[in-house]
Amino acid sequence: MNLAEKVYRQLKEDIFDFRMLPGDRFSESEVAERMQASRTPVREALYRLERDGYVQVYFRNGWQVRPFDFRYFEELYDVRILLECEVVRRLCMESDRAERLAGLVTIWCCKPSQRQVDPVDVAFLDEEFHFGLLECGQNKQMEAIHKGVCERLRIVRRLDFYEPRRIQATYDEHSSILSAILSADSSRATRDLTKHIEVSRNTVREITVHRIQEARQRYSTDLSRK
Amino acid sequence: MNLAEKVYRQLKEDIFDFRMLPGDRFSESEVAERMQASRTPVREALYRLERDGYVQVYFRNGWQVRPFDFRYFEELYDVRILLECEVVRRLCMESDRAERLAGLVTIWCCKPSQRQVDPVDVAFLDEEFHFGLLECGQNKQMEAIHKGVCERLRIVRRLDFYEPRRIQATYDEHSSILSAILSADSSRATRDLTKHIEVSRNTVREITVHRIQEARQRYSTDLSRK
DNA sequence: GAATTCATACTTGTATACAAGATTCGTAGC
DNA sequence: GCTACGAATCTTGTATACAAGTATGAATTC
Repeated sequence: MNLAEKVYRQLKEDIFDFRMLPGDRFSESEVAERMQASRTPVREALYRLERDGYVQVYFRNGWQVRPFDFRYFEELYDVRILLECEVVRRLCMESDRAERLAGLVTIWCCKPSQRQVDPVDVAFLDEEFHFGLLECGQNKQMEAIHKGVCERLRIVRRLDFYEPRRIQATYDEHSSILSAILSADSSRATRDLTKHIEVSRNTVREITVHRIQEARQRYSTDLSRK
Repeated sequence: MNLAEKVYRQLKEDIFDFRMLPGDRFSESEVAERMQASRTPVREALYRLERDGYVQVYFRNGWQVRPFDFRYFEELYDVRILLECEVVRRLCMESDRAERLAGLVTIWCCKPSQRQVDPVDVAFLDEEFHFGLLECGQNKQMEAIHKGVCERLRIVRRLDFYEPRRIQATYDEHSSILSAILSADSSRATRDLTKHIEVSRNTVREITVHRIQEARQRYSTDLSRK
């Protein structure tokens, strides 16, 4: 793997785990020293992150971790709803939808109580479900855009805390959506799916500094100790 | 403006004007020499173009202008249809849609014969119309994604040749869509809009090497003469 | 004490040198 | 004639040096 690629992943992890906080300013040489690399691969990584929407560059004046913006996240959630509902609508019209959905069904339509799931893994598993939906569609570009949108939203999902009740609900909702698609009930499927995503969308307004600090401690140690 | 930015724009122009043809292989130093710059800004520009979907890098083995792929373009057109129809649906539900659409109406709802339009500018003008629609929506992220999709499609639009008949049709279709939105006729607006975009979508299958060579001559001189 | 100016340190932007890997083409061996 | 090998050449990947612009803070002036 490239050094630039490594730096890119590490930086993203640092941002996701809130070792680098929204609003933090930093310089290329600072990162380079921490990563034991030169500025060249660091710059490459940073420009990728900028296009991903995670950092901003100021002309000859350093970088900043993109500050949180409710509206930004809400708009992205709306795009997610739009894309996923479109795929669901199309699936409802396809005759081979049962085969295409087979993988998702085996994961989500069993009794939830039979599965042991760590609360911290739920966000990851849930994401897999929605990626899976897009994979069942037949539009690679739509899939790529959806992936990009989810990627940008991942940082807010790191703030979610999943209670057992919510785990159960996630399973229920996913299997309900799948069964609606299987019975070609397009309107029920899209309605349930929209509601399901809106649960996450509504958490965006609840972001607080305290919440971020909490997540920071949950996920990792301090940057200086690393 | 950055040198990297300049190189980026110039390269994109070279690709759009078919001075660099789909499938062409090239190296960083080759571009650097042509642009009178060092490899550093060239690399930055190339990596941006790669993320835009215009070029591909091969590990320590040069670059390539992304070859044409029908399916790729068709899928992007479908995303465009989805996004634009969504905005239109929302507009139909907004009470202040008349004010928001005012700008577009003044451009497109006058008698087409009163306007003199160069056939080569039609693709540009048409794009402006669709950007304008997204601006009327209230989702900046959706707008950005739409812009990115249109950007990727721009290269195929360079192959369109607009006959006068098509210019007239473009005006008719745009004004028809606008009037449908103004009368809150969501289904007519989305149906007309879909048809309108599908006209472009259908041209994708007609791309031939001959067509590309033709466009190349239409747009510009040879790279070596520059 | 407040405003201003200028030097200094710090930032990114760019050029260049070198390292590491891939390809290509000629040559030796059969 | 065909295959295998290897050196030369080309490619990108990375480190480093320098250029250009920005902010900061101390000294100066009022």
